Amino acid sequence: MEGHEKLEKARERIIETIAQNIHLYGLVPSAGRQYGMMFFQNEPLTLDDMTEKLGMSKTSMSTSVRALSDLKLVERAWKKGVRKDLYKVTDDWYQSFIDLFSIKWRRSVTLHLVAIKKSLAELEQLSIDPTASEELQKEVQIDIEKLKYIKNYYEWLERLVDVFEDQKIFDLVPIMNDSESDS
Amino acid sequence: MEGHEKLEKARERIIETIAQNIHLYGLVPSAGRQYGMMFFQNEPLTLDDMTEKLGMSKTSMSTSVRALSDLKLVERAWKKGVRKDLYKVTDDWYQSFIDLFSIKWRRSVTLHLVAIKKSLAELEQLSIDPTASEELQKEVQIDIEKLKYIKNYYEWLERLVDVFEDQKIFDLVPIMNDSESDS
DNA sequence: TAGTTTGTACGGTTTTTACTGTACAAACTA
DNA sequence: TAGTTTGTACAGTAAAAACCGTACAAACTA
Repeated sequence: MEGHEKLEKARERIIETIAQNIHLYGLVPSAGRQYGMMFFQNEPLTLDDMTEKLGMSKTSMSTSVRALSDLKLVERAWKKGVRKDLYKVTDDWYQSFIDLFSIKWRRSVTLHLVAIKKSLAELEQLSIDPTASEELQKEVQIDIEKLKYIKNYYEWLERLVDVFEDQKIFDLVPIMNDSESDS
Repeated sequence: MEGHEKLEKARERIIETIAQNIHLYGLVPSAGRQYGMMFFQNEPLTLDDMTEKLGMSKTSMSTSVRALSDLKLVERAWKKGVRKDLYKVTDDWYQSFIDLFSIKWRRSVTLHLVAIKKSLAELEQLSIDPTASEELQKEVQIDIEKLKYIKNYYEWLERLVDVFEDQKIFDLVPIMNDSESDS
């Protein structure tokens, strides 16, 4: 096998692995392939570049690069003399992981807490309603306890997201670089 | 509005929120609805119970309850005299979150590390190949650096998963229960 | 043993999602 | 200003996933 082929194969393996795991970011394999391809390019790419490299329509490139941008996996880049939009992969992968939490999980936490507080208020109202039957009262009380539990849980999750966002997670799990024993 | 209706509505809100956010677990809304419904049941349920409550086929219940089980969001339960399989939601939500990492993210980390090590070995081989052109050598060297970087990243992620799995995360982000000022 | 009950594999259908091509608005160029 | 270029909205199509009903194997019952 020729040298360039070997290089290509080594890259392909990584790209395909990314494609098969990108669902953890809520993205589809083709977006992962796009990301992986960009990762190995040393220059920012235009939508037309991507179309050419991946053999997909420009429209698709546009929508998926937007999805990648929303998760801050790729970002806009500039190069003098180029009028087209340029994109490159965000080079801090630790930050990308954190951004996933900041964006997707915090949103989820917020939605849940809103719903829980609303339902909790309604049930607490109901629990002091004298027209409610004894049996209903009991059910309501059980649900209130359940909602209190998951409220605590989501507040914990919120604090967890905070810990990622303000980088405190690196105190507990520090970044360690290989001791590069280069000659 | 009648009491039972109010209770139902308060539950419905929570269930729907879960359904809309369960994609973070790689599951579809209907599985989330199933989970949410089970959450408010105080008894374990059979597949037939679920079919009735959700108006979906037993086959669907079977497959989605398996998906929920795989993520340890629900677990088997036993009740004397009941021959059918019984399921209930895992009541430790913190543990469920941790299990998500243990199962989905660790798997992803492992797959990535395998691929990276393989490609890295190939590229290192290639980098000492005397038949390779100067230009290729340079490209290979760049890729090696990139792979080393993401190798470090996935090793960090692996340690992060460890920290969740062995509960050390609770040192950094402790569980706090509301001071329950019950009379 | 024969007769039930229960869960799931499998094939087919419906629904959803990914992707494409066209058409156009906005931003550049001359 | 008119003429390009570039990104994306939108509608239609292709592909994938969710869901259902049937059929059957495994486990239980009598």
